Amino acid sequence: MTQTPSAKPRQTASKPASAAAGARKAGRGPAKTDMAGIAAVDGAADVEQRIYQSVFDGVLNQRLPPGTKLPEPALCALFGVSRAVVRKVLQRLEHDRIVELRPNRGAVVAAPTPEETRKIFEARRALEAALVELAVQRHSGKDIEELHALLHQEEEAMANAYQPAWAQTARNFHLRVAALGGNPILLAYLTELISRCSLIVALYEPAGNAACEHEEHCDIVDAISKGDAKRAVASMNAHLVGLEERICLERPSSVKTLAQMLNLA
Amino acid sequence: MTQTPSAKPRQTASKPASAAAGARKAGRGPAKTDMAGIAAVDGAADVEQRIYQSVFDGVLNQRLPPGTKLPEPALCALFGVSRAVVRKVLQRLEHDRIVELRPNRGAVVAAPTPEETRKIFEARRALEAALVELAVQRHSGKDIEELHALLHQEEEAMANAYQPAWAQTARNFHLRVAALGGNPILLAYLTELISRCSLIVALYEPAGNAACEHEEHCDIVDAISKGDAKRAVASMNAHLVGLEERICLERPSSVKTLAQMLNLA
DNA sequence: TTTCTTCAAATCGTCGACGATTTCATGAGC
DNA sequence: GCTCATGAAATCGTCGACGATTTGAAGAAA
Repeated sequence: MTQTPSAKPRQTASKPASAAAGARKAGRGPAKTDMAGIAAVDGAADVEQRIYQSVFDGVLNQRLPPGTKLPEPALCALFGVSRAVVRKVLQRLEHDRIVELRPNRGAVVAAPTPEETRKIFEARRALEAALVELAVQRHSGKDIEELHALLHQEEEAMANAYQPAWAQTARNFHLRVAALGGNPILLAYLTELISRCSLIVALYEPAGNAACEHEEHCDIVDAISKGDAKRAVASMNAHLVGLEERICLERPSSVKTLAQMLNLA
Repeated sequence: MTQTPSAKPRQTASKPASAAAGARKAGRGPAKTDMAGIAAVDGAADVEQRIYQSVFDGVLNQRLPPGTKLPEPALCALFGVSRAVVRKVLQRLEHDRIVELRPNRGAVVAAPTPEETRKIFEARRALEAALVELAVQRHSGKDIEELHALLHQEEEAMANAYQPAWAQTARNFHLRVAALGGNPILLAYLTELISRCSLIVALYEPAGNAACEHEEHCDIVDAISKGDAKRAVASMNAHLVGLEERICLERPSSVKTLAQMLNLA
């Protein structure tokens, strides 16, 4: 459903391991942790990636609000693997700041503070500015065509008005622009930050005023295609500042925060 | 000896686990992997951190050239822990790009290619430029004093002419400047990149013309203290470009590369 | 009723072991 | 002499189990 934040070439062979894979019993027992709807797909693909993606998507889609506990035994049962595998995935999720690993107390879905949110956006602006500047230098004509195709895709997603799908295309756009910069390291860092931003945006559900975001995207592409580095950077910056402001305004109230408080012990 | 690249609060209690800690027998057996001198210190501190630091220092000090195999059983024996612990540390080292983890084929010390090296420096320039700009905005008088203290420390290290110590102070300087930017996320990314740069610099042993580096550091501090963002960024950029050029020039020959080729199968 | 103590259930950290894959040396064949 | 098949040793991936810590609730005392 969503792209892979930190893909890794694994080939974990041996063992059938497809025993209690698609478990997910409807009436969950005495366990307090509400993790319904995690094990969505059960293809024959890589198990680790499937666990990672399931948690990631769960957080993104609000099924796993911040503070939700992710006990190792429960994940083991859901995916039919041993704790060693689950533990590895949790460590990866922790590194990407999607869950928090408290020693001897288990893993919970991360809950970014307002202060953290501000720093994340500040870092993202710095990285995207640097990458856009590189993109202006290095882009080719074919790249611009591909960006236009993406913008067209955005328009279609906008018409459908299904928020998650739109958010996905927007994320794609930013990543594609960043890729033009031609620096895999900066791109990896930005991928991480965009994931965290998506998580935050999902939390504060911005009710999607996608129209103006789309126009800003168009403006950025225009500046890049004309080789105007200064305008491209300024446009990107304004775009990101706007995104952050829209979130911060929605922050104080919102029923979601209450929902989390009911959810965490 | 060196600072901690990615510190984590762990408290791994239980079990004495201080059995064969300070092993390191002199005459190494039939094993081909040369890992002499890894387990340097054996304090009662955190075991994971000790393993991480030992490998890190070993790579930095050329005792572990790129391509050196790091078999899990060997590390287990050296530090007196089980493979679960070693495996966790290796995963962390892989994420920080210090070792490469090939599935079913073990871990080896990472060998950055020239292309990677270029990208690392490019990313570092971007991050340090952004952070210096923030530092100019946010620094206080006390910060400048501390930087001056660091510069004085550099002069002393320069007099002693012991390369590793000097490199350590230089790394400290960059990190302190970056810390003034007040963004923990960008700081963490930069810390990672500076570690990787240090590894590369160690490989190509730049014979330390520390004098001019020191003067460039002074110039950067001067620009920051005067609130001149443009000059601070330009100075930092020039400094980093100089550092990279000095390395690239030394790259082609150097006896070290031959040594690695003998080491790897 | 409230608060503190005590205890059992849940969960985590670490360990040793088994099967699978890779690697390396030995020896046959050309 | 060189190349390729064969087998054993080394190493990795995964699993289940044990002890330690935390958690949450039941019960006693104020």
